[in-house]
Amino acid sequence: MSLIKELTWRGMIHDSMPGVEEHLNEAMRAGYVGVDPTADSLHIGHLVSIMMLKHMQVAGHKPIALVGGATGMIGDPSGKSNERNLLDEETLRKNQEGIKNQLKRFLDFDSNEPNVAELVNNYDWMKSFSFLDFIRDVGKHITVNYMMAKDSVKKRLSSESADGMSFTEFTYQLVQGFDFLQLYRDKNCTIQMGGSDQWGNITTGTEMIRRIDQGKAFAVTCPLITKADGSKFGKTESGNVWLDPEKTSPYKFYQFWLNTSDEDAAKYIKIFTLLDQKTIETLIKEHQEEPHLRKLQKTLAEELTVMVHSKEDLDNAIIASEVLFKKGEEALAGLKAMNERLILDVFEGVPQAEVSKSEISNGLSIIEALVDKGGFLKSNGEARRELKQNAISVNKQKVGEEKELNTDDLISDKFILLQKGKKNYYLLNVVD
RNA sequence: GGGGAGAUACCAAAGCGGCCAACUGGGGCAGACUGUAAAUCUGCUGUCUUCGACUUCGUAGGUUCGAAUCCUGCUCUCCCCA
Repeated sequence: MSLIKELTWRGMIHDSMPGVEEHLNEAMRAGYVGVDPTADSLHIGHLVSIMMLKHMQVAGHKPIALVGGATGMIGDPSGKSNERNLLDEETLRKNQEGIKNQLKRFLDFDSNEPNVAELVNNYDWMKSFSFLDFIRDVGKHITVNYMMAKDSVKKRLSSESADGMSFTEFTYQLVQGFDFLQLYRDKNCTIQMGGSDQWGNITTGTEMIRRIDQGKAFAVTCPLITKADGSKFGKTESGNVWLDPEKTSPYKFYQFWLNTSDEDAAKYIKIFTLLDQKTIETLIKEHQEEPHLRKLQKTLAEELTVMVHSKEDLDNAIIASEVLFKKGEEALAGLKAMNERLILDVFEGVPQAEVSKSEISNGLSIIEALVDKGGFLKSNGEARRELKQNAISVNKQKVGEEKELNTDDLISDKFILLQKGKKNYYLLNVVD
């Protein structure tokens, strides 16, 4: 199946220039997407771009990831808001390294195949480009009229925008356009891909290639990822979902995908996994018949966790999920199977408190543990109330007011897991 | 500057001498149901040594056997007229 057809059934094409398909069928082509090096890790908002590159490589074409060191310093006006922070070069290099390491999980950067992936940084060719040279060699060929016609610019010039747009931002499309020209010349790169908000910037590039080098290049954009409920994709209460396990634990990563709504899951599974059309269609059908099994979400979460992290991380995430969301014996068994590191990982961010081992071995009343020792609940009255309402669990087992903690309740010889209701966890850390 | 209204728990809003720890709605928390969803239903939502006691209704006093409720000073908010 051709690349364009592949991307089309996956719902990953928002717009494309006529003739791309033939162009791609003729020979091996090189295509690129830009990535902002604003952090030393990618987050799941970048995944669509990565998947587009991945599909390129799978289809036998050459993917190029362009780290926007230079463009990241300017800020894209088609984004919403304000001017962007300027990054210094040291941070830039560090971020670039982090990003490359993550891209390696998806793309082949090391083989001897002709379509091996490459990583470039536009800072490398922009940094020594003098202003004078730039306006003469690049600026000369693009009219301001052309630049002003872009939606991204128009929007910023209109009265809705309070801040106006700086000249720096205005030139953004020239810089991004020049990247394309540079890659066209240097690596015979003829395709640029990106989110649909990038269409204007990309076409400035194809325009430059046409006017300056009389070349032919193409733009392909994918729809911006949305969520059925209208909230922003890729964010949780605690912020971005990162690919870096230090920033977002594999468990949380797994959970993020598992919690996808039915509607979104069908869409996402096409975009974010490499499963073939038949498999996905079967899954969607099964899901419609038995939605409560949530096969789509499970498959989505599993595929992505393995792809971004590892099989082992997935297994741990599943164990952890069982502990947190199953009841009774099953959960207890899972809890016992968790090692110290996994426990700390899963319960990262839940309130913790320390108690001495002697207090536990002497027997500690549940009320005292919740209020005086743990400080998890405000008052004894509240603790009593919750206990009466059957809301308190110790190690996933519901307990009553008469419960006393003792050494039998220790997990990994170190923890006691207290819980109010389904979602509120408290970890008692037992120290000598 | 003159006149009027008001200040109640997380928010909104009842109560106007004892039956008020304070109606009701929202929010929050929990329980049931469920798909770690949505909806729905139920309970809880001042503190404590919890079948009882204690401290709360802007703030400080006063009247009274008894005050969120009546009186006085103070602080703040809103409205109307200049």
